[in-house]
Amino acid sequence: MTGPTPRPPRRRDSAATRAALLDAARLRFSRQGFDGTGVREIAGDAGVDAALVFRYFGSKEKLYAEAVRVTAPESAEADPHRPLARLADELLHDVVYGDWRQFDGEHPVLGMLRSSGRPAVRDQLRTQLCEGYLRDFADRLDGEDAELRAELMGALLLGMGVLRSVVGSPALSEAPFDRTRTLVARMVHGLSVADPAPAPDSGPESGSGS
Amino acid sequence: MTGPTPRPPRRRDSAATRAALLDAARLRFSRQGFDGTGVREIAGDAGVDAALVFRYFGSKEKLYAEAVRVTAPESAEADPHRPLARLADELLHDVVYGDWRQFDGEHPVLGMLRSSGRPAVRDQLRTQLCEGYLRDFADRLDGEDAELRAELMGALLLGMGVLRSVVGSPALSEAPFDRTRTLVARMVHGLSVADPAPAPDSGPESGSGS
DNA sequence: AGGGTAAGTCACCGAACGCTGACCGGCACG
DNA sequence: CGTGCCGGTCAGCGTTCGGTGACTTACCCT
Repeated sequence: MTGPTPRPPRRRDSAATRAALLDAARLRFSRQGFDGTGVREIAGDAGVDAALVFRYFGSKEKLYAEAVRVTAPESAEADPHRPLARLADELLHDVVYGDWRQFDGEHPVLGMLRSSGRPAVRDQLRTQLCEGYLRDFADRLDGEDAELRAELMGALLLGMGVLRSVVGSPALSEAPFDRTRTLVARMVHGLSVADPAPAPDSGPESGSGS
Repeated sequence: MTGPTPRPPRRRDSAATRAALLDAARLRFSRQGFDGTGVREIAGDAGVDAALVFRYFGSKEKLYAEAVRVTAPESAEADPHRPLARLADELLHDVVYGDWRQFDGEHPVLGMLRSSGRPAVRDQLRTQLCEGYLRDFADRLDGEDAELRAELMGALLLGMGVLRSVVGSPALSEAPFDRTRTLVARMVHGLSVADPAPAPDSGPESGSGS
């Protein structure tokens, strides 16, 4: 239970060692957050001495930044003309229900939430989310509220990820994917149509924070 | 910049000191997470010695558990018969856009995300979310997917909170409340109606995680 | 006024933290 | 065969951590 790899006595290979450190860091940082993870722990998982972390990455912070940097949202850019509903469906499949075993089973953004007390992590998180995902959403919508609607769709997917992997809420964790998919499509549909549902009658007094 | 209170030499009063420690702990734990906050820091904010933390609360963990425990979701239980759209609207106003100055401006659940690497925090988080909020949603819905739909609505609100306060995404942070409210109502509406939008045509191959 | 008690402080423990520089040893090359 | 280099280890720096127990001090009651 101490390390993920049963440690074959690896040959001398700086590239492989660097990669092993990154793999271990991804798992640990995702699971336990930045502050909850020590460099000795990561190095132990990788089967090397902790000093190598500083030789290869300079500092714990730089190791973190490199470990959680996500490659690219290679989806969402193939065909710039497919409808929003289709985009949401693909992202649901690839992002929320994707294979993120490298990051302990959840999208790295969810792991970053666990370290979002650090300003540097918040910046990286905002950049990856806004420029990596939300902008593609907004480009695909028209109307003056395009960005707001894009962020609402992102909020739904993000919240689903949190409920599923962090909270482990029962229904979302166990429901068949196709059923969830249909319901998500219905919600996203509400962002596309013109005016299906007016504002709820006489809600809480609007426009004032208590 | 060291402490929030300019420290009038408070009189000896165990109840007031306990409360001051709890207030400081709420702010610090919400902002920086459990691991990113030291007991000396909290005690310094409250203007007392760190040893009092252990006298009054026993351990840092117990202080945390008591600090982030939310009183009660006193909304969502007044009238058990109002429709889902109305409930969602109220929660949007009270939870996402509520006054959580005590917790550094965000619902305590969002702060708990920042410490969700600790199993104890995850448990508390799951309990508060599932039993405090999601169950009320599900009770108000009918159909076999009541719980799943309830969690999807919760996911939307939760994701909005994350985007707004953690990520600070531009549109959600600045959009007028009434506009956001209308769009959320549309999305939630999709969870109530019978069959407005079928599943998107030929999405990614369903039922298989790669 | 005097004493008991509780509120608060102080000094300190062992462990873990991020990080550094000196050192060691296997491998490739002349 | 010798030697330089580089991947890796080791010991340890200074600091901070959560937590403990003895001590001091202010307040209340008689």
